Amino acid sequence: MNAKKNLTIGDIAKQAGVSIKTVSRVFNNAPNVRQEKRDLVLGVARELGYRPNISARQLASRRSFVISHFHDNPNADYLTAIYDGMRNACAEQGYYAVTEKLHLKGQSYKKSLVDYLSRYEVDGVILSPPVCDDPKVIKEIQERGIRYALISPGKKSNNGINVYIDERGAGRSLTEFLIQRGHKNLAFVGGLDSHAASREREAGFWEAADLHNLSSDQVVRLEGDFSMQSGFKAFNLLMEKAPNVSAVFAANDEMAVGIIVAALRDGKKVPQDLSVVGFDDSSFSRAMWPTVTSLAQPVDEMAHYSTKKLIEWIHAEELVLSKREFATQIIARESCP
Amino acid sequence: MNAKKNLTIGDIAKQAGVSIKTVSRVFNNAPNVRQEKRDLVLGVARELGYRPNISARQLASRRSFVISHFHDNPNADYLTAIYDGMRNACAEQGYYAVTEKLHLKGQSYKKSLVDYLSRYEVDGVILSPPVCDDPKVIKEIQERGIRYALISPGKKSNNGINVYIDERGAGRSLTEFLIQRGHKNLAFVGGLDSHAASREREAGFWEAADLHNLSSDQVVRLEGDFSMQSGFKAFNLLMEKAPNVSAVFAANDEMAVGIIVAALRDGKKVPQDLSVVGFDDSSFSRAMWPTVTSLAQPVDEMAHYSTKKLIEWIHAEELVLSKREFATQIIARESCP
DNA sequence: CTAATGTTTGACAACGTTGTCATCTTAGCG
DNA sequence: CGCTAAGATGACAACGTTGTCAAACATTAG
Repeated sequence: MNAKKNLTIGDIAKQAGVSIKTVSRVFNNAPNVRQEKRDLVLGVARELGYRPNISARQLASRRSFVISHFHDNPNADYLTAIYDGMRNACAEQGYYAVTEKLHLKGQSYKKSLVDYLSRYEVDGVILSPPVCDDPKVIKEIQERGIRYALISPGKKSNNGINVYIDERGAGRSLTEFLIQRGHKNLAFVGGLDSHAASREREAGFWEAADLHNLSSDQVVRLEGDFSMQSGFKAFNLLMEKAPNVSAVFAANDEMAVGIIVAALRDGKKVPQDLSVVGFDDSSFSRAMWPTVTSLAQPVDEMAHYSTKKLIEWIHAEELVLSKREFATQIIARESCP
Repeated sequence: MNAKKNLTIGDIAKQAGVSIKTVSRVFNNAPNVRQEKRDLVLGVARELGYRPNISARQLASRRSFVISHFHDNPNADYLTAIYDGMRNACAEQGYYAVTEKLHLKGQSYKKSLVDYLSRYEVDGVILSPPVCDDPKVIKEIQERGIRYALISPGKKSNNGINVYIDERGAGRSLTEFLIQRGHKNLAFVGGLDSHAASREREAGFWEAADLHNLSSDQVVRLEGDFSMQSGFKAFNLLMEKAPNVSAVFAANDEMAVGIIVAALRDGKKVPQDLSVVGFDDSSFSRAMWPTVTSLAQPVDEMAHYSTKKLIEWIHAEELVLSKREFATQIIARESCP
């Protein structure tokens, strides 16, 4: 079907007048190759448009060069950001990034995980919330001796690679952002309790309330599940229970949007009558009208860093311990300028 | 790192008392293997937990077993549905599904496409809107002799595999859905003109208007770009230009949601004061309050079918011509019950 | 019963890399 | 200047499949 002859490492070797092993070394950034030969090989390869054959490389080295991201998160923005970061880090090292949804709720998740791991023989795994919060998943991966990195607010993992933001601190500072703008009656709308992040964000909220001496009748907590619809419901409940609240902190942007829509429907002006802030800086927060003030995490960067460290770990035969906290940023938009 | 010995085709062959080639045949569903041997081999393989090594298979057969979906569509629901359909079809045949975003707008799309194609050496490609509308992309793929399938409203492609819905007919019937409910003053909010689908949907709208003798002052067209925000704007313009309109047809769900939010803000009740219908049955339409009536396409099924046909084509050495239209369905929800 | 024609099976050489280990250079040191 | 150790290079055998082609075995027609 495709008549084009495949270029092999042998063609490059012949053309450059070196052995195939040297070419191999160059393409693997292996040590012990004189710089001048390295340049020569690279030059010839570029000229001829050579690309190493992935399958042969995998077969011979018994590695897959695949880093897989497991998640169970419906937020497409979040996933895309992680994927982008991973992919860039992978591309730099000749690895491949793959992303796979795990359905934690179903009982079949274990089967699909095991199936996946034995099928693709991944070299490394990136875990993000809420998958990283599930000890069963981690155990399964550890048992296979597969190296992994956590993008996780937990920071409790005692070894390995872990990147995170200070969820609690972020919750605190977003709450203080509201307080500084003169709001004295606040509401927090929580997400799913299975997300450690949501719990931490809430803890930060209460810390800020304490710190600024808000009394218990000035702050109210409402249930949510990260969905837009739960935002609607939370708003309705809010009007019933605490109509004097002037600012709401939603644990994610989708709920923030739900709250705003419900508020608009009731004739309230946002932000004049009610200020709303969200979390994650998702496309929702930018698409909505009014646009939504939100706390942004550098997801892309976190994914890039953790992937890079993970690849380092794969190459180094001993454990690379690496933790790093990333800074967050409040993006002030119309819903709470 | 991982001490577990790898099972090979040879182990199975020895255990079953046949040659490795026979085992290979069994795992490739190749003809000319006696049923009893087939069962025997399969039994032994299952017992030992054997899985063919992907890399070796790829290397030896010079195929990648990868089907790649190229898109440039921000709609995560749509992408997920396509991916699910693809993956199922692929899994049935031992193929791998991969999805890759192409940034059509940037000038670098060609580089990334070429890069991707030469890197992964995909066996087949699935193209969906708007990528399938771009002749340059198709040309690039054709030139490499890579087989592809279009999920495209175009139906103009004269050869190869093409699945689609009757976008125009769908636009017509969704419009008639409104007319049947007594609406006499209608608005259509268009999406990006670069999407052939949007143009077709609109054509259907006008056909229905004609068919039911709506005069030109009873129907109005507004610009949009598929974003929620453009829905807001369209609503504002609508109130200015044609406040008597009682039903709006938005070319996608996101704009429909935008319109509804704007309507709620202005104190209008949906659907009492204004009915709204969208297109695509995305998660937006279900998450919104009120929930949004929308036209659903069987995206999952279309992806499954086209992938299946594509794999058939890859195996058959001659051209498999396959076109198929899929039925759509109007999902009546609260915004126009 | 024989020849002719499938159908089933297997031996063995690819496929394009990397791992291992031996050999050849080079640099450093007394 | 000779010796040693470290660095650079290459030859060749894996890696686990599939492709090719020939051999063995069935089946059918005459």
